[in-house]
Amino acid sequence: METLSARHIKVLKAVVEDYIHSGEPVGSRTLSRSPHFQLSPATLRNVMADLEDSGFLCQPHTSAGRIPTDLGFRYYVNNLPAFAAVSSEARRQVRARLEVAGGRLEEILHDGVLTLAQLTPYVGVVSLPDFRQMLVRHIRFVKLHERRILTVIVSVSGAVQNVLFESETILSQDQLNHFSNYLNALLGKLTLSGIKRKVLQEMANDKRGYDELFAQVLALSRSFFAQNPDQQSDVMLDGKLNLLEHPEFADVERMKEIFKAFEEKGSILKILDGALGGEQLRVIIGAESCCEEMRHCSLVTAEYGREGPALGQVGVIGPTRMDYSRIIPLVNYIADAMSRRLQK
Amino acid sequence: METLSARHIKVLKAVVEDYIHSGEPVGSRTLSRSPHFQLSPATLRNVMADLEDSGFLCQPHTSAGRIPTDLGFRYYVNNLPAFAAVSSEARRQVRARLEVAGGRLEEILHDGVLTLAQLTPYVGVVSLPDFRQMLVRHIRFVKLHERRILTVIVSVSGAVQNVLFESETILSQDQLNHFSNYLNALLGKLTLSGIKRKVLQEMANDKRGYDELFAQVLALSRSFFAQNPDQQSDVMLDGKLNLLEHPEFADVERMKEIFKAFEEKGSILKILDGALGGEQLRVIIGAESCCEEMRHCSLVTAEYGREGPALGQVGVIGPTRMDYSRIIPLVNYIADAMSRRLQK
DNA sequence: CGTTGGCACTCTTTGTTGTTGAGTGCCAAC
DNA sequence: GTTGGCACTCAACAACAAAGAGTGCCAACG
Repeated sequence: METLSARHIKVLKAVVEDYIHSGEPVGSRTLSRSPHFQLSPATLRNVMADLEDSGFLCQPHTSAGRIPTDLGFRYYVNNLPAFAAVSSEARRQVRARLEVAGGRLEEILHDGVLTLAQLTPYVGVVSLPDFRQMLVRHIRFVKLHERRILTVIVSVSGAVQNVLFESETILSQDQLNHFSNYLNALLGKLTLSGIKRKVLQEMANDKRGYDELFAQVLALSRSFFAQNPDQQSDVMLDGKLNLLEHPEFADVERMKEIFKAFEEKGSILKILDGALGGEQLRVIIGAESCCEEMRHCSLVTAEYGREGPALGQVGVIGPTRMDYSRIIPLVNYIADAMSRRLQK
Repeated sequence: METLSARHIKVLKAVVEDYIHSGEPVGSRTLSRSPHFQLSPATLRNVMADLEDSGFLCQPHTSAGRIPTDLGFRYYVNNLPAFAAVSSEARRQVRARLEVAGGRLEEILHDGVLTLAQLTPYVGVVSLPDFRQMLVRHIRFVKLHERRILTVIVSVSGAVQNVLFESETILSQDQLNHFSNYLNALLGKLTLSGIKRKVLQEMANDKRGYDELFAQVLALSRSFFAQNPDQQSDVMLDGKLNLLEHPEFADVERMKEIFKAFEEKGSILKILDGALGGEQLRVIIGAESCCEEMRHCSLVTAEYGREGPALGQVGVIGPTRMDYSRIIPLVNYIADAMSRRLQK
C-alpha cells in the first residue's frame, strides 16, 4: 500500500478510466485485453488485489470485477490529470450564452448552470453570493403605504435585492429620496454587514450630537436591520433530470435520496460554500462531502467572481463515476467566462 | 353508459373510494365483503362489467380487479361530493403560515405551496401572476451606471419586479426621481400592459406638443419596453418528493416523465392558466390536461386573488388516485387564506 | 327477471431449481 | 516476478410449478 509502484498506478488509472466509461465493474480479463498491457490476467489479478488491500478498489461481490473506491477516484484526480481540452462545441455554447453583455447577477448565474446542464450529463449548480458580503453600490427606499417601505439594494456585481419593512415613523417619498442620496454618497465601498456594523456602532455612542438628517437615517436603518435578521444565500440547480439517465440512479431509493438533498438545498449550500476562499477549483468525491445523501455523488466546483473575494461557487453534481478529465477543465472554463461577464 | 342506475352509482363510488385508499385494483369479492353491500360477488361482477362497458372502470389485466378510468374519477368528482371538513391540524397550519401580516407576493405564494406540500402527500403548485396584467402601484427608476437604469415596479398586490435596461440618454438620479414621481401620480390604476398601450398611443400622435418632461418620460418608457418584450409568468412547486412515496411512481420511467414536466414548467403553467377566469375551483383528471407527461396525474386548483381578476391558480398535483374529498376543500380553504392575506 | 352458486379459465406473483458465465484466489511451475 | 491451471463463488437468467385472485358464463332458484 503506502507507496504505489508505477505498475500499480498504471493499473489503477486503467481501471478508473474503464469504469468511468463503461459503468461496469472491470475484471482482470478485460484489462489484459487492453493494448496497454502485455500482462496476463493472473498478474493483473495480483496487482488488483494489492490495490484492493490499499483501499483504492473494491468489489461489489466476490465474483465481480473491481470498481474504484472514493479513495481510488481521489488518487486518480490528484495524480493523473490527462485533462481534455474544452471542446469547440462547448466553447461555442459558452460564447453564445456567457460572452454577452451584462444582465442581472441572477441571469448570469442562471445562464451558467444552464450551460453546464446542457454540456454535461450532470446537474449544473451555483451558489448565490451571500448578499451581506457583497459590496453595495446603491440603496433606494420606496414608500409603499404609510410606514411600509421597500428597500432596493444593488450590489457592485449587479445583484438586486428587495426588502420590505416597516419604519418607525411615517416618511414621505421625498424624505426617503433624501435619505437614499445621503446613504449612497456615504457608503462608498461597504458590504451590507459592514453597513450594519457601522450603524450599530454609531448608535452605541448615541450621546454625540448628530445633525437631524443623520439621526433619521439611523432610525430608518435600525428598523431595516431589525426586520431582516440575516437572510442566508441560496443555490440554483439545473438539469436534475440528467442524473436519471445514469444507471447508478436507476434505483428508486438512491434517487429519492439525492433528490431530497436537491429539494432541501441547505446541505448543498453548505458543501459549496464550506470551502469558499480556499482553492480556486475543488473536486469533492463521494463521502468526502460529509453529506449522507450525497455519498454517491461527486462535485466539481470553481469559484466565480473576480477581484476581491469570490462571490460563490459554480460547478456540477454527478455520480462519483464522473468524467473528471473533461469536466474539470470545463467547469474552470465556465467559471472564468462567468467572472469575465460579471466584471462588465 | 347513458344513464346509470342507483346501484351502478353506488358500486362506482365504492370502487373509486376503495381504490383511492388501497391503491390496488378492487375485485368483486372485496366489494361484497363491505357492509354496504348485501350482494353476492357474482351480482357485483355483472354491475362492474356494465361499468366497464360504459368506460368508468377498466382492468389492468384479465385476472385483476377493476380500477377507475379518468372518466370514472370524473363522474365521482362531479356527482359524489362527500367532502371532508378541513382538519383542525390543517386549520392550525394555515393560521400559522398564512394568516399573518403582509409580506411580498412571492413570500405569500411560497407559504401557500409549502403549506399544501406539508398537509398533503402531493405537490403544491402555484402560478405566479402575469406581471403585465397586474395593477401597478409604484414605479421607481434607479440610476446604476451611465445609461444603465434599474426599474422597480411594485404591484397593488405587493409583487415586486426588477427590470434592467439602458436609456437612450444619460439622466441624473434627480431627473429619474422626477420622472418616477410624475409617472406615479399619473398612472392611477393601470396594468403594465395598459401603460405600454398608453405610451405607444401617445407616441403615435407625436405631433402634438408635449411639455418637455413628458417627452422625456416617453423616451424613457420606450427604452424600457423595448428591452423587455413580454416576460411570461412562472410557476412555483414544492414537495415534489412527496410524489415518490406513491406506488404509482415507483416505476422509474413514469417518474422521469412527470419530473420532466416539473423541470420545464411551461406545460404546467399552460394547464394552470389555461382556464384562468373560468370556475373558481377546477379538477383536472389525468389525460384531461392534454399534457402527455401529466396523463397519470390529477390537479386540483383554485383561483387566488380577490377583487378584480384572479391573480393565478394555486393547488396540488398528485396521482389520479387522489383523495379528492379531502383535497378539494383544502385547496379551496388555502386559496381563500392566501387571497385574504393578499388583501392586507 | 334479477340474483346466486358453481366451475373452468386466465394471468400475475412467488418460489424453486438448474445452468451459464464472469471473475476470483491460490498454487505449482517456469 | 510471471504465468497457466483449477476449483470455487456468486449474480443473472430462464424454465417451471404452485398459489391465489379474479373473471366470464351458465344453469338454477325465488
